[in-house]
Amino acid sequence: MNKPTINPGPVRGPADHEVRDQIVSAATEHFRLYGYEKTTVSDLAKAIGFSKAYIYKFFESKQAIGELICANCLRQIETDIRAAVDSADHAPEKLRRMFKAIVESSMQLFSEDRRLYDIAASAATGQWQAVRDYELRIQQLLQEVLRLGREADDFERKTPLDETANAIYLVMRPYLNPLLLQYSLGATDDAPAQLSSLVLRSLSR
Amino acid sequence: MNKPTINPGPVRGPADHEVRDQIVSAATEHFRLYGYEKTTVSDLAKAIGFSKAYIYKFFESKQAIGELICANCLRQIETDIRAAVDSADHAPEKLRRMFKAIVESSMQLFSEDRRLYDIAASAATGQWQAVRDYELRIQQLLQEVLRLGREADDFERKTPLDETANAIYLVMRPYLNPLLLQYSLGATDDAPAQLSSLVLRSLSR
DNA sequence: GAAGTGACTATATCACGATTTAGTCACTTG
DNA sequence: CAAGTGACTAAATCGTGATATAGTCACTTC
Repeated sequence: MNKPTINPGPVRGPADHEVRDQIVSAATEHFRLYGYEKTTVSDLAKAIGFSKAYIYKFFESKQAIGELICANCLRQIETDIRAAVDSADHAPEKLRRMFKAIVESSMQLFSEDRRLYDIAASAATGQWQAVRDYELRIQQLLQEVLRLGREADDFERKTPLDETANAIYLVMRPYLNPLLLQYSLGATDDAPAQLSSLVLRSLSR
Repeated sequence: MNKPTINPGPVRGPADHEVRDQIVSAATEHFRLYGYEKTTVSDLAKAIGFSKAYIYKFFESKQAIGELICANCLRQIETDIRAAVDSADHAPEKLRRMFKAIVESSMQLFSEDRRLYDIAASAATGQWQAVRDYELRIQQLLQEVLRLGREADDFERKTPLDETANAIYLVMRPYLNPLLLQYSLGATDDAPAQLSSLVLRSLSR
């Protein structure tokens, strides 16, 4: 159904074009209202008043459109997370809030905007590039927080930074990946608090 | 398809009966060879030379048979894990080996015995009692190791024991639950090592 | 050459009748 | 009463032909 994105491929057609934007906003609306699967490319064409064939002048496939919308969603979550991190002064609290924001923001997408969550789920099962990029950026953010904490002498410095980052990332993953999230919650809802405490204990000097 | 087991229910028919055992071993074989879904209750009946109706004198439902087989599988994994824990002298190493055994033993079920894994997956999606029991027993084992480590002065004692246990359990969960496992691996295969190191750091005094 | 499309194909999805399957029950047999 | 079953039903599953959909291409228009 969904192919893993190997080569993101050069954007088809003019990268900056009014019609491209129209497609994107029509897709966002339709995906949000009816879901990714239920929306046909013809629907999108009809919505913007062009033929279906024309859409393929701008996007390689329906999935390519989905990936873009999905990437936007994930970027929104990422923005929330970054805001949460920025809202704290010190690394330990940054980490706590990061964890909390991950769960809350993902859960919001999951529960409030079920239809959009569907895309993210498709993306995750199909290993779309957008998800990999997102996970990578979160990993980098995490590393940044860790570095900050080490510089401020809040965190231990013996363990190699990238090993620490990777391990903590593994702890976070079940709450980041939309597919895993639905299983991860339900277990207990103060998981993020307990886990960030554990992680912080592991970072203490 | 699968109903969450609310009431495990009293065993139907005589609890200790030759035919019950026959059913169980026939089911084990069939599920292993053809999978849970593909095996019909009539198949089992044919295999033991009785009518289908007779099977229902011993089991409430097909799922009840599945749960039993699944419980056996999980108990096997649990045995492996306990063996791994027992093979080490001190709590920290016990914890390391526990983590490793969880992943390895679950993975073995996953890859070697794909058909049986299917049951476990059905069980996990359907929230069968067997899985909940299994998870509970692992949690208890974990708590036991932690208690041991605290007594031997290997682990910190400030954090409440059950909070620590729960948090660590949350870290382990993605590798315990067969459904989560398939997503959790593929990320990196030295996840167990990295995670147990992190956990141990969090336990250090 | 840029903007745009109708008509086409191969594949995926759907609707729906035919078949299986889980599960029950009244009944037989010794 | 214990051991056992054929015949039944409701619900799930399957097979299949009909429909819908993703994606392409030759073509037109300006």
